[in-house]
Amino acid sequence: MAPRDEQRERVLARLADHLLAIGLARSSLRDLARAAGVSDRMLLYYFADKAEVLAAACERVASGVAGRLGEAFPAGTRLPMAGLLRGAAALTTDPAMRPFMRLWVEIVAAAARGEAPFPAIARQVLDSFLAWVDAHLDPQGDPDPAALAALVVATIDGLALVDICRDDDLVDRAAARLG
Amino acid sequence: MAPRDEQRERVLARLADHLLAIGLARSSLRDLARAAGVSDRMLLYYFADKAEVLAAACERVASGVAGRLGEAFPAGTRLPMAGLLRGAAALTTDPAMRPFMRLWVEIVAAAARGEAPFPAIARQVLDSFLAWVDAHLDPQGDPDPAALAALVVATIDGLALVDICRDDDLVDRAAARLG
DNA sequence: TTAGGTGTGTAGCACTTGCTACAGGGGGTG
DNA sequence: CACCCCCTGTAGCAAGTGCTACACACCTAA
Repeated sequence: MAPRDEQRERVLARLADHLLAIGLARSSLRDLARAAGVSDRMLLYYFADKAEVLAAACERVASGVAGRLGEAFPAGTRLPMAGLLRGAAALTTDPAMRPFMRLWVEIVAAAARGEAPFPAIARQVLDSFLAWVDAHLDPQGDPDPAALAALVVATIDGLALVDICRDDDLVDRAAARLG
Repeated sequence: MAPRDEQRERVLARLADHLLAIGLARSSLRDLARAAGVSDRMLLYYFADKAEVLAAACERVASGVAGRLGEAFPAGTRLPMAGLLRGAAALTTDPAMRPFMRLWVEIVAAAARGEAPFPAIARQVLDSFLAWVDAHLDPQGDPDPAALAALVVATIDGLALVDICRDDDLVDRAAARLG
């Protein structure tokens, strides 16, 4: 790997942490550069522009989460919808996942207003969620497993959204009613 | 009403339309002023600062949507969860509601990073949703109707979130599997 | 008539934003 | 040695940000 790419990799790990902690909107190029331990001038040497920085960092965050999801649920086993919902809800309402869910909502919000490159990023992250659910969901004869998976993902994301607005235990009680 | 408050009212209606069309992040004070047909100097005469402008405009948007929800479902009738989910999903995936759902996600994203005054706004809008669902939901003996309502709201919001990321009919197919 | 409060336009300040021009260090190759 | 290209720091630009100082017209009350 070229040294430039090595530095990109090193920087990306730090950027991912920073995005999870701070979020998209509060991250200027100078902030990102400071978090990555380089100058803003250098960030724009490793990446073409700010959009590419954010895209790469978001991708990095998403692949980290995908990896954690993969570990949490053993491959090959399939659950019916109710069970998968409960399991996934337990994962995503875990405090450790909260920074990611916040970032995820922010990505979707940016995608909603068409701000490049977020529509593509949001689509990609969502599809990776859908694929994960699809691989662990026993559709039990449903003729449209993809739609069923979408419903699971929507429910999980919706719980995360409500969780952002309320700091009491309402979401936990709602999750207990799944299935 | 003082003339200053009259002007505030006139301006708010235009600001609400602008927010629905453009969104929060792309709205600078000068943009908002232009949309309202006044100077930025005057906006800060009617309102204390930008946060108050946005708070008032968001509140206006939300009360408009609350009104539409109230019209769509007759007061006094209660549906079991499955039926209410289907009805609410039909409402919120309606193209006419899409601008609001996008703005809603943006509000939650701002709330997620703690940016005043959005945590309070998000909480307030969510609670009005919860109250609406609570008033139309037949809990059928569930010991925690509020949690059930939260699950309904979460599912609806989650579908809207997925809808932002995909432009195909996946969400419609998922909504068809509700209940 | 004068004093004072109300409403409004002009101009601009201090700051942040993404991005770039320029110069120079440092190491490999002829 | 000389050359050149990869890397990196300094400085700064043009645009946009929220917000404010100031002046001025207008109306009302003493």
